[in-house]
Amino acid sequence: MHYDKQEVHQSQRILNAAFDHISKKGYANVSLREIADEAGVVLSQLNYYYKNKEGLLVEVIRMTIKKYIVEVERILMIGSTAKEKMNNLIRYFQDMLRENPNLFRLLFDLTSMAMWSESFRNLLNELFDNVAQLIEDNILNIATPEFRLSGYTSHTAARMLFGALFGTSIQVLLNSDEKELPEALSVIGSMF
Amino acid sequence: MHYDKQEVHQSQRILNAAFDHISKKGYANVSLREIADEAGVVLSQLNYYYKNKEGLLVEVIRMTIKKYIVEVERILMIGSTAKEKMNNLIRYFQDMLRENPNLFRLLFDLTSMAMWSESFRNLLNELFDNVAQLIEDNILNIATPEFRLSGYTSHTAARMLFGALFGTSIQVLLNSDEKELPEALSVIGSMF
DNA sequence: AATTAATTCGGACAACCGTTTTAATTGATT
DNA sequence: AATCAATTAAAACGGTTGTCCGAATTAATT
Repeated sequence: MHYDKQEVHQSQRILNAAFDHISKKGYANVSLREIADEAGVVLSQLNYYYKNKEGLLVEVIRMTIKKYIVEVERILMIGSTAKEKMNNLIRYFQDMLRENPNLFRLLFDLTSMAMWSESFRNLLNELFDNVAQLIEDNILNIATPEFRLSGYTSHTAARMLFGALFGTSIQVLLNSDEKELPEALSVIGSMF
Repeated sequence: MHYDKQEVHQSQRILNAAFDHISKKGYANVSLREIADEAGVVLSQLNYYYKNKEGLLVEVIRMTIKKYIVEVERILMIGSTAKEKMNNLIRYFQDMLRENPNLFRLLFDLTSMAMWSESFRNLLNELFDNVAQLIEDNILNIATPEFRLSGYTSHTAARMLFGALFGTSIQVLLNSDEKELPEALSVIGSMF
């Protein structure tokens, strides 16, 4: 393929525009026409490259999830003790919520769609499984035995820890008035 | 007003039908016509009583939130120690997730809409504030001082505890395969 | 009983949506 | 240079949606 124009390929421009708009306004509130306009592309091209609106969203989500998991993996490589790693993860969440909340918005939006659509549910469960597994392997399995949140498997405990991160982040994202709310995430670290 | 028919008032039938359908299929996936049909009412009546689709949803949510908060209040009156009350709250979440998940679905759906609409955001923040406050007053403020999740205000800690309940519940709701996932909620109790 | 107000009903409208179709253009292959 | 496939473009289609309006019916008030 020649690259006569130094521009990005149309399919990629569409993907980027879709991410921008969806993470800013929500999947249900964005039309394919808006995305096409922002991408500088004719409407029918969206169907040409991604068949469906759902197909487009799936691709956006795949891309986002991949980026997200890689970043979490990178974060969890830093530090040595369980407490250290947990605090790094918490700080990563706090930073993202402040500087790049759109990524979180997209994931939360996906969460609500997963409630009503099985294909989205599978996609999201895969993400949840992965992140929880990362927490289990990199944090809980190196924690001192006397910690281990008494009596529960590290698998189950990891689910709860991720849930705490997730549920607290939602509150931070939705309530921009309470300036000290991001501190609630730090409380998770005091479990260790 | 005479009550010629022993039936419920139309406005109430609409509200009930709206709750049923929205909590089953999601707000964005439900049309006013479906709700009108299930309520046994003509379409235009929805606008007559609730003006907008948004107005109808707001009323459904107000009703739901009220019921929800009253129940949480009732739960937190049982038991004496902080640990006991926390475990009761956890068990309440587990029971609801198993037997009446539609209530949770509606709240999660509202959460995603709150991301993109300010009026919904205010509604939801009010709920979050209330529940977190209940946790703070009824659990954290009677916990032994040496607990208190070192160094943080009970207000902040309550936010995190609610976040843990919320975030873990979402996982339970979305992943019906892992039968032991509801156990992850119990892990929260082991903090006390 | 007559008048007024509140409710119920049926239908229509205008706008928007995702998708499809068909044609024009460009690139690659022989 | 000719042929074929891939891409880009433009327009239209069918369907659904929330909202609105005017008339019919019922209830309340005088």
